[in-house]
Amino acid sequence: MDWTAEAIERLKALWAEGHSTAEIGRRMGISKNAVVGKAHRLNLPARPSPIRRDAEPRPAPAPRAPRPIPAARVAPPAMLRPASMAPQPAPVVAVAPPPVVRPFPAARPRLGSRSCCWPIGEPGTAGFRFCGAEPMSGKPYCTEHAALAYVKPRDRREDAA
DNA sequence: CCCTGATTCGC
DNA sequence: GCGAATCAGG
Repeated sequence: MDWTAEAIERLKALWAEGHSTAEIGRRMGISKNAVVGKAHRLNLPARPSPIRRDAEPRPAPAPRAPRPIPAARVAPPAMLRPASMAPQPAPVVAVAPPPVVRPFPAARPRLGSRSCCWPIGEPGTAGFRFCGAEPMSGKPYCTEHAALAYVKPRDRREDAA
């Protein structure tokens, strides 16, 4: 972010108008962290923060996990990487247990996971699965299947029973 | 889990 | 100085 005088003015203006940091970020095309960080440095009047940090100065618990190296997060998947680029086998701390193969591993998305649970195919037969697409917010089905799942009472008369 | 703002700290 | 990561509360 290039904090030109104009950008700073805009930030101050939006801040003064009481927009949330995320909203300001959206309007300015930057992250809310950039907004809050800059506002903080500019000593803009703090907003009512949902957090108290004064109370207990975090006794002991925060060992603050070392941040992962940035490059590690953007490294291409191993499948797409030439063997010659293969990273050194990092010291393995824990070995993942071998995957358990079940008849229908994907049949039941874990409760609490977010994927469309509209059934596809015949239950009990091979190939049966759930849709699994991104569900609508607050609904168990994707937009497509929510349209099928949620029928207005008015519209249900005709085909009911 | 979505949101919020605040702080830290590698860059 | 910057802002992602993190924290912490709703």
